[in-house]
Amino acid sequence: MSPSSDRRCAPQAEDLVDALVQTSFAIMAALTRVAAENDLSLTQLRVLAILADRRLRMTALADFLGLEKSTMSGLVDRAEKRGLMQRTPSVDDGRAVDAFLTSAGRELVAKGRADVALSLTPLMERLTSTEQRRLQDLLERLLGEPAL
Amino acid sequence: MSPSSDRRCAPQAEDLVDALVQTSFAIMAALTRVAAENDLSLTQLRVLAILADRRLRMTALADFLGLEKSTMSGLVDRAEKRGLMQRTPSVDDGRAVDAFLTSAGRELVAKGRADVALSLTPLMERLTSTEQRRLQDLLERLLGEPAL
DNA sequence: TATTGTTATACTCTATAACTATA
DNA sequence: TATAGTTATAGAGTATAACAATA
Repeated sequence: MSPSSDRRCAPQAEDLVDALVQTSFAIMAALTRVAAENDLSLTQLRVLAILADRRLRMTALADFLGLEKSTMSGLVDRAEKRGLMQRTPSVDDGRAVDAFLTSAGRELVAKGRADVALSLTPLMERLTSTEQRRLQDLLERLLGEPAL
Repeated sequence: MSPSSDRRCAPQAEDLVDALVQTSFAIMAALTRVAAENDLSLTQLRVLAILADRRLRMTALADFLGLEKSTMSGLVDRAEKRGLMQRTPSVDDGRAVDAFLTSAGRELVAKGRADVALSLTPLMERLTSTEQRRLQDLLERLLGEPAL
């Protein structure tokens, strides 16, 4: 169990895991705080962000978020009740339903995005512009090849 | 509303925000999956990880996680019921309660940490060793000065 | 009086299973 | 028969408020 015992992975890989995980928790805390300040849960803010520039079927939205379609029904129910989203039957498929933002929803997600950027600025300013670009590049490569 | 309209922040800062947020959601998804594979919620796994090498009072644990103490009571109740944690009255302060892991809890968190590292390895392998070190350094600086 | 923790309550998030309607 | 979505149900996570015990 000692840190110097043999491992499957190189030691510095473990430290990178820790850095990634701790950074992610810090980012999630910031997002959760911004969401709460706008009377949203983190999941609701995420739904609004995904729908900011497109309309999606319930199943596509659920897949995007990694949630069950029944979970999606509840999320959209509550957002619709608050006037942030709407549903319409799909014209292509009588079974399907498209979800999209109302103007109130679009306004809220725009404010949310701006608040998130403001909230993360103090963190990002710990790095120089060059380092910020380098970090962005490394993260994009970690996520997968950027939109080919 | 156009992407090229004037902003408070430099354009590339917005892209770094997106990269940080998207990376964080990807990491959280991996952590949530690992937790679920071990019959834990993400929060439970996090509690176990925090207590892996220390014992903390309920309030300290709640502060660590950014949760209310009443939320902490429920989380510890359920973990205790599963034999992963224990509570004992503090010797220093008759009002306080110390929380700590059982041996089953320590075993589970060790497996969880290993699973997380394995789960993130494919992502990290998209970068060279040098890049991994650079990324780790940048993230640690983003989080704040590393333990002085 | 202030602090530590628990309990009561309510709401959101989440999944599973059963169901309806359409393909 | 298979797919899209909703509803019913249950449990976890979360916060607020009220409470007991201790400092």
